[in-house]
Amino acid sequence: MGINIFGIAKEANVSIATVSKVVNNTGRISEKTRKKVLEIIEKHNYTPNLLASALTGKLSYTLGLIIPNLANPFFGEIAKSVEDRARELGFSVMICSTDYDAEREAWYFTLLQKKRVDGVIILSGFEDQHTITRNLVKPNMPIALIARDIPTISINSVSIDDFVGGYEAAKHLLGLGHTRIGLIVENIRCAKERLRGFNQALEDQGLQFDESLVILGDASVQNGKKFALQLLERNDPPTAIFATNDILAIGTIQATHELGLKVPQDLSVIGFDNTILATITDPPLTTVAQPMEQMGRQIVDILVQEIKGELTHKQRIVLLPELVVRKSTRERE
Amino acid sequence: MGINIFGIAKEANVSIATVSKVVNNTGRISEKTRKKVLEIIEKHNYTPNLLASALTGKLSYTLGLIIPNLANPFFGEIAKSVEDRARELGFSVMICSTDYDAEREAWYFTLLQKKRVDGVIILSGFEDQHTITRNLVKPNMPIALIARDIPTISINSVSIDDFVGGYEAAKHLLGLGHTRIGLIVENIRCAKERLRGFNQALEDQGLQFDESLVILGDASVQNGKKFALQLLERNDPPTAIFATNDILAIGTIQATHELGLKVPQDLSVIGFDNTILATITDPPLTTVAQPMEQMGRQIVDILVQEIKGELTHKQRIVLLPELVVRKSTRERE
DNA sequence: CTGAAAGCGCTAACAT
DNA sequence: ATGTTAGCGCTTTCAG
Repeated sequence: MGINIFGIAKEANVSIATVSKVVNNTGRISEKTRKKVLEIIEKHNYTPNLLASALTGKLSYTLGLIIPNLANPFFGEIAKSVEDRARELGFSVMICSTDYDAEREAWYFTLLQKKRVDGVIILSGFEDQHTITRNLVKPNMPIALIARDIPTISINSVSIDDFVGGYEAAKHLLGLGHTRIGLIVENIRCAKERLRGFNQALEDQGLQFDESLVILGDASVQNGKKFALQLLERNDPPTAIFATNDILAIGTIQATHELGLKVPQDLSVIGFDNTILATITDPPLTTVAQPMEQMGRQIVDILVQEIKGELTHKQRIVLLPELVVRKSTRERE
Repeated sequence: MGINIFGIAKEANVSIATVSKVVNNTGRISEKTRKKVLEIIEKHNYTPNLLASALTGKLSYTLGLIIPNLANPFFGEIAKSVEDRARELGFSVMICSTDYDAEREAWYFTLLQKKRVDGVIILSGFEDQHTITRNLVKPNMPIALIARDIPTISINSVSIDDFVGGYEAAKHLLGLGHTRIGLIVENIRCAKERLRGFNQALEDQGLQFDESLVILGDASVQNGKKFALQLLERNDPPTAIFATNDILAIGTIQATHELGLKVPQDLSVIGFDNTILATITDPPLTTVAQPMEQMGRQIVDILVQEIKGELTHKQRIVLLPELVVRKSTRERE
């Protein structure tokens, strides 16, 4: 194919070491030869082979991002902020969609390993932390978790306090006078944390937690709708529903449409994440916001520090979620 | 760090050539030595260095994806389908967000070049086709365009017929009796194509195109709202608005909320793309659908064929968009 | 069926 | 200030 460092060196009448130095701005090179080399490089449109460079022990300057599904706006926003910050720091990001499939995750772990990425950022459900330990921690690959956490292993992470998020959601609803509250809970660890926080708030009010009011399942608008329908068609339907993410909450709103109910008059709905979706539903969705942008930036910063050996201690950063009140919740009538 | 092919070879009492062969399933190896090598590999958790492999002339098995912004659901869905298909074919994808910034695009083009990706998929605005010609076409990098097209150069692409899409949108609105129609047009080539198609439909009905009813700008909900407000606060507001993507259309709907107007009673709104957003607004958005999933799959197929030298001719695939009628449009009153 | 050896394109001492 | 050279880890003829 194209010309390589040798070709450039020959044509410029210098050694490849010299060319390497001008390309990388290292060592001392006279202005004159630098100029000449640059000229030849320009002329041939020479692009240094970063693979070869990485092979000699330098970084590959690429990060892996393990993420369930880019078509979900929450993950899309996370991915965007990760990519943004990575680019600022000179790293590319390889995206790896997993759909929470543990097998696929494992596969990607070893692939990233083979491609010698400098580090990997993981957003997963973590039912099974064995695969990450085995495939990444053991081979000493720098890793960092985003928006999720595994409390039991020592690992960099930035996430939110899901417990508090759930607690806030409950507090809001309770404050509005709701006591029968339905729960639609995604089937992943962090959502269950939100559920726990929620229950704590109930308990703090001396209220009984009604197990029959919680439904677990995968996140999709469809499921949200289906589950909400189940909840609302009971004889004793809840007056409010807390869904552990916006997608599910939107399904819930759609269920009310189908039943001819009005949100928030007939049912209060609260979501989680504060994706763009929350702003465009009608009514706009009250939700618990995750600082996606910030999480993305921070995790990249941490990971890159770790990669460069500038991180003395592993960090676990826990941000606080924030209730965003819009129009989908109101006082119980 | 970890062990390499040499270490494995030594421990297995074979040559590195043999190890290479068992790893890649090439050449002929006795079942016995294969087993032994595999054992050692397993024992040390050896992961072949794909960078080194790529250096010897093999593919790097990674594709670049140039895309404006993953936080936009349209691009998120495209990215998802690209990644899906790429994975199926054994390729990873490196994502490169550009925000339509030509400089950033150019920067990424050369970066991908340096990283020796096997090919790149581009989704861009293409005001300036010079940068792609110079940075990719010239160095002979396999490329393919998705959802966009540059009619003037020979290049692989799968996109939709934007002209037809615009035409369909207009036809729908005209069929409902609307004649004063506002246009909110994103400031990129393909959106202008949609506008052209739109105008053609007007013309075919013998209607006059009113230049003052079209507003150009960047795509964001905010802008959509702002532009719609401009349109609706005129003395002679339109009875329908066509926005060249769902985001803009949603902004339009929000503008009607602000003005106390009802969609579709007071204003018909039609979007473009058919992202998830269109299904969750209230009312659900009538829109022109792009087959995002299919475009993603097909472009990857084509690009990979090209990479493997199996493509005899460049292909330009044009899919037809499809009107999806929901509740945001109705007969003019 | 297996191994020796010549690269692939670049970096980083170590000379000069 | 510049050049020499020994790798980096792997693939691939070509012999044996």
